Amino acid sequence: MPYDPSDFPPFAVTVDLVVLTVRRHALCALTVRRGEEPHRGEWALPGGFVRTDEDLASAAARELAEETGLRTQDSGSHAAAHLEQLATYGDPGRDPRMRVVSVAHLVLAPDLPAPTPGGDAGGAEWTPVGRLMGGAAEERLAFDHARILADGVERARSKIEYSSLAAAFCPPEFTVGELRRVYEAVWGVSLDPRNFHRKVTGTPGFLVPVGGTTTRQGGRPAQLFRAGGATVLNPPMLRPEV
Amino acid sequence: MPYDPSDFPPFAVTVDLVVLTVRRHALCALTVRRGEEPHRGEWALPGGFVRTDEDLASAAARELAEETGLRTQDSGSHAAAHLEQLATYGDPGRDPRMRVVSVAHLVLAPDLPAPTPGGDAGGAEWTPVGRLMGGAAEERLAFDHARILADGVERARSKIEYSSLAAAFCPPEFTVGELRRVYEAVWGVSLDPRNFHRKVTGTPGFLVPVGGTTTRQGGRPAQLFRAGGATVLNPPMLRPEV
DNA sequence: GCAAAAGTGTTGTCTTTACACCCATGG
DNA sequence: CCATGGGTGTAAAGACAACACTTTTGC
Repeated sequence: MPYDPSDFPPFAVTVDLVVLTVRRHALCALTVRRGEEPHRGEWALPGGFVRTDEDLASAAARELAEETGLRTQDSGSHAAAHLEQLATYGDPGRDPRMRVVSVAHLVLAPDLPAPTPGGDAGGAEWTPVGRLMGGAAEERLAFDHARILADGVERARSKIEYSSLAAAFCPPEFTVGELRRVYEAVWGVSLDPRNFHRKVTGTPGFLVPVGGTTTRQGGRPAQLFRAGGATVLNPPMLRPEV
Repeated sequence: MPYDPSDFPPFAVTVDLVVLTVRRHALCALTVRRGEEPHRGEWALPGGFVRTDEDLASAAARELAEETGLRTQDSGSHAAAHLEQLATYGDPGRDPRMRVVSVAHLVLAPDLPAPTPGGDAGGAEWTPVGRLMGGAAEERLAFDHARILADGVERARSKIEYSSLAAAFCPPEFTVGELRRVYEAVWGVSLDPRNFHRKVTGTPGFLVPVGGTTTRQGGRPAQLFRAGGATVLNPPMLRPEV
């Protein structure tokens, strides 16, 4: 069908962020209190409008930095957060004010030593995803953000099966046990520490020993590793049925 | 950052379609000749503007029907094509006319008995993806469509590993050998027919025997199956290295 | 009979699992 | 000493790859 390019229906385009981390053995998502209508006072995912001169990934990285201070590139001692596009949500009526298409992005971040996520958006908080997705109406997210969050969590859960992405939840240097606790928190299961150790250390390029040891978990000192170049885990880590 | 909702930068939103099928042992994509500038006369992916009152999946299904006649719901004797969102492309400058955000969708369709894909968009054709992605400048796609196609092909290749999606390339009733030839075409490998047979028939819920047999491939008659309810294949089908 | 494709059996190898067991530290 | 977590050994069960072999059709 021929069209007049000057006659296209105008849309607003936003980026929404599903920012996940593992804190105290629980998978948590970053949420903000909405300061205006609609849904004033409710929890929502951070996000904002895409500017005319930036691409989608840049808009997501900018919003992430503005609201949390997290970077997607290594900056000094901080590990880089992982950012990837998740999916796009564009139902008419998902925002009552206008036609909005939102390109959701998924961010996996290490637990911050200084955990205050509040950037300029005041009330940002880490909330365990079990509470947000569990059902208490109290903590339901605004707009279609519960759906977006669920899609992001499912993506994270399935992607750590066959990639080294779980390391994005860890500090730059981490132990095998810390990595295992990430898997346990994200999947909500217990894994055998012995078999897990063999699996991750036995996959070439997955973990690179960095030399030192640490005892920050108690017990016998554990070797420190950083993530290796291998991004694909084959055969994959098997997610237990239960 | 507070904003004035009436002051958002306007975008055009389109859907682009990566429509894949398997014809004569080759993975093929649907391409159309552009009838206008820019890139007039070059190959491109089918697509079009999202209307103000439809959601993204509906827009993709509408464009698909307009350009190919394919349906995403079963209609009589035709198998339904599979449609899913792929990714969103929004670099400034990807379309020189204006700021366009394109939500690409992936469609997996059976090889049509009446293969004329031409809907109202005249020049639609099936082209082997090897030719489109191989490199001959002759057959390069317009805009960033080569990138979108590559992403769609990679999604299809990886998704048939762990899901029953390969059946979307087959007619409603098919044999194990036909399903195997789909895997071989999509992955570009040869698979052992005996082990393949055991794998797919041994996974509960993956294939449902439908009773009859066919001899359309020559040789001993083969049992007919349709896709079972199981959408997840665990353990996955292993894609050979070579 | 012969070619072609479907389907079954078998065997060696690799992976996963479950669990016994030892190691190195803090308190 | 003991609790805590780190790490190695080992054997049974399962999955996969390779391939010999039988079955059922069309010609």
